[in-house]
Amino acid sequence: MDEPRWLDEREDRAWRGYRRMRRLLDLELARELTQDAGLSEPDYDVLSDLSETPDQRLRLSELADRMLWSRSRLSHHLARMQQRGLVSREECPSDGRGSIVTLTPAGRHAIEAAAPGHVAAVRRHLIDLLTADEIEALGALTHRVVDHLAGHGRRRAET
Amino acid sequence: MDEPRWLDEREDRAWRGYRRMRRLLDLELARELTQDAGLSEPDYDVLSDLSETPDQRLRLSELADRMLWSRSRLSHHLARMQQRGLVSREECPSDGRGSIVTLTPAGRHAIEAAAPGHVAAVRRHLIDLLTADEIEALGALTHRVVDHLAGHGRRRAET
DNA sequence: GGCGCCTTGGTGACATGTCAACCACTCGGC
DNA sequence: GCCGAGTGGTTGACATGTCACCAAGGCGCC
Repeated sequence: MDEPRWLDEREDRAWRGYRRMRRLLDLELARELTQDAGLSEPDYDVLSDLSETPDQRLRLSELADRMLWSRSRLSHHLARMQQRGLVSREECPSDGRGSIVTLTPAGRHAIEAAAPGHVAAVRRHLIDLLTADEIEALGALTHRVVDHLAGHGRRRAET
Repeated sequence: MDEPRWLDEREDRAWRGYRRMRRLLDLELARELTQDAGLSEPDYDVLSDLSETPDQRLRLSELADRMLWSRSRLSHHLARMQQRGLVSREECPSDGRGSIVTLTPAGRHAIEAAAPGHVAAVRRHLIDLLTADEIEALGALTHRVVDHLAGHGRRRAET
């Protein structure tokens, strides 16, 4: 292998900054979320995705794909959330193998109570610190990377 | 509480893009790293931080602070890495409580073998997809957020 | 010197995520 | 109809991370 192209100073600054931000932002958002709403970030994501769908109900595999979670992870996590009364499972009428997650009233209440504070935290610690141009750039760049990786994953799966 | 300021379309796009990129990038980098070098990302980070210090040796608390890890996590993780012969612990001569992690020859070899491929992956899936302006913007924005959060954490710790 | 009090690192119990194996069901070809 | 391949979801064993607590050593003060 040739001498690798190491990151130059600016690239390194961006890469390290990204990783550090990632970690700190995650810690802080998770901390506020559990403190204010008694939810973990994964909990919030599940409830949020569910509450955004027309019927507050989704096939497990559909939800897993949206969240980029393994089916196994989702199954385990839903079991815990079901235990706490946030979601419930139903049989899928059109496919005997499948099941459907739905938001319980308690789950709906939990996400509605948590959302304003969480969005405010996202603003306070990220969005409101950026200029309009930076928000635009961040949107563009992340979507480009996501498309690249999604295509990459698809190609890898096909072989 | 007043009606919260929800994210507008551009902000939402940036926020969702960021989270999706985060997840996909992480999965892909971790996948390649274990496949090519038999290391997890945390392993790589530990080895990388160690190899960057003058003596390849650090106090545990110093390393934990740099990595933004809890001491407990670091302690557990080092136990596993020590098991595999990648690092070793020594007593700290100047402080009887402390201990010092050092890179073993095997650890040094592992990081040197892994680094070129990992950097190449970071380029392929992120850096090389961005324009110079975007790299600059990403560096600026992440560092601003990191400073904000670091200050925030410090203030919270002081009360 | 001796006494609280802080810091350092380690430990065990527990929460969470991953991986591989499994069962129940669907679907397409015959 | 039914057989074999594939899919959806669950499960258990294990890896990893978190949290609360502990033991030992330093540090300042009297």
